[in-house]
Amino acid sequence: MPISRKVSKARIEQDDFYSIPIDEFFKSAFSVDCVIFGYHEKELKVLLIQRGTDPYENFWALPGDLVYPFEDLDDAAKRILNDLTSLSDIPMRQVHTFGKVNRHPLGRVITIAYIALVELQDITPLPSNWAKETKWHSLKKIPKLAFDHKEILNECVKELQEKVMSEPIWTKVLPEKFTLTAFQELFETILQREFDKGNFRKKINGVKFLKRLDESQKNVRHRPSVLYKFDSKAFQQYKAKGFVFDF
Amino acid sequence: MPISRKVSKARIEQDDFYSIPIDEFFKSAFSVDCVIFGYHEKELKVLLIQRGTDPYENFWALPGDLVYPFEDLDDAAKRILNDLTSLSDIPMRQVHTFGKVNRHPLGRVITIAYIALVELQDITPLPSNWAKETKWHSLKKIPKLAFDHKEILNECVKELQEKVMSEPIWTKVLPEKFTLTAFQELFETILQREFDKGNFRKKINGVKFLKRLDESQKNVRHRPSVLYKFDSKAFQQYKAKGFVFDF
DNA sequence: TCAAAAGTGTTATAGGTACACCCATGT
DNA sequence: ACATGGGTGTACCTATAACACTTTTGA
Repeated sequence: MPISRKVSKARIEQDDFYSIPIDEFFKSAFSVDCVIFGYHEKELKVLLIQRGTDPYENFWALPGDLVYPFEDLDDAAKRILNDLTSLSDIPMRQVHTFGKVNRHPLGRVITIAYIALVELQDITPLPSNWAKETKWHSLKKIPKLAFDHKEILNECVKELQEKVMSEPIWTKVLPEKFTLTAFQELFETILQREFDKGNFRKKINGVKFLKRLDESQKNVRHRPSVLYKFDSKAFQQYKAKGFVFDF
Repeated sequence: MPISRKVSKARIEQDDFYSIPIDEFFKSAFSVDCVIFGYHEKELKVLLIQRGTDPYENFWALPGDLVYPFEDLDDAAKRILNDLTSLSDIPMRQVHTFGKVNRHPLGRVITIAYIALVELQDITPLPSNWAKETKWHSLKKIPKLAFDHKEILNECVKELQEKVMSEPIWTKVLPEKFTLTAFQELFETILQREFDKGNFRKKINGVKFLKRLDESQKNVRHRPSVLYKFDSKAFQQYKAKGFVFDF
């Protein structure tokens, strides 16, 4: 869809905006920064890139990019994820927009932060055109980050902890058929607390969108665990009523 | 702080960005739209303006404006609130950023939505340079709105309902000394449900940041109600522990 | 038969729900 | 004395936490 920029500016100029020429308003850019959390066996990590260009050359940073003029914000987030991981079916969730005037040394750039949660093991991070290196970092050992990315990361960790209680953001991290122990460990890792096995299972059994299957683990050297699967249709009804886990 | 635009563009151009000239990225603008909720005696309203210029001339819309090149997002939200209501000490909370490519007919403009909650009675909405008229609208009778403002409003209502449980966003809506009945009615109105008086009070009394005073209502034709006040210092400790009301 | 993890059952306590009832004031 | 809302108490029931115990498998 072509934008008639001339018409637009002529019209908006009528408003005058305290005498700042309208052109000054149309010199900004926006970027999307992605906080991609990777989970595998009780370990939670985040994907960082090492910047290959100024500003902040060689600093570690969140993967992000300017949004194309014809690109929706959500699409930009998906593109960045896909560039780095080749994953394309992961829902990304918008968290917050950071817009301090001086946050970017090269101009007025506000950035919209997104989060995603993926299975660490499935992914070999790809090099990208803006990154020297791409690497998983434990959340306990985060290096100094470029821009205001430390602040963004902190916000996003909080948001991950909240979202995991109310949205099935965790489905891409577990196999289609999973054990309740794996499910419990996932929540314990993200929320940084422990649950009593028995009480945790009681709660799960009260929730209809986690369906017990007639199938068990095989070749384990202990009593095989019954497998469960996520029923997204059943979940919709829960969501409509404002469901949140109450662990 | 002056920005060296020339340097910035020269540098970023090295990255090439799939051969789209960097200038194209710096032709966007962003706006802030404010959803100002007004509460008074069991009534929840929202402040809308009637647009005085194209696009969407004469349509009702959320008050909003482009963000100045040297203005922080939060400050822009405060400015808009202040223009319309003369209020300046109301905290505004960022909710979500809306960025569909075609959402603004005159160019690429993404908008960041903010909410605030104010006492309806205190305010005579002021005319502003972008509004023909400014008026409180009941949430039950919202006219057709400009742009994607209906979607924004819906999101913000949900967010108001969530935020009121975890943040003292309601303090500006009650007098400094208030009755528990007034407090209960406020929550009932915002959350659209009713509470049992006795049980509601038991919960309040378990919460230390709502302090009972040695003072009562005067000149009421029924048993005078004891007054309470909000202790923001005590609240900080609750907040640090992730407090939310569990009504 | 042993180790390891799955899975179930029990009990004491806390907290929620739904009421009924009493209280203080102005008219 | 009565209307009006403020304020309290109780009894039932359900949810929760902490813990012990039983079960099933491979080695």
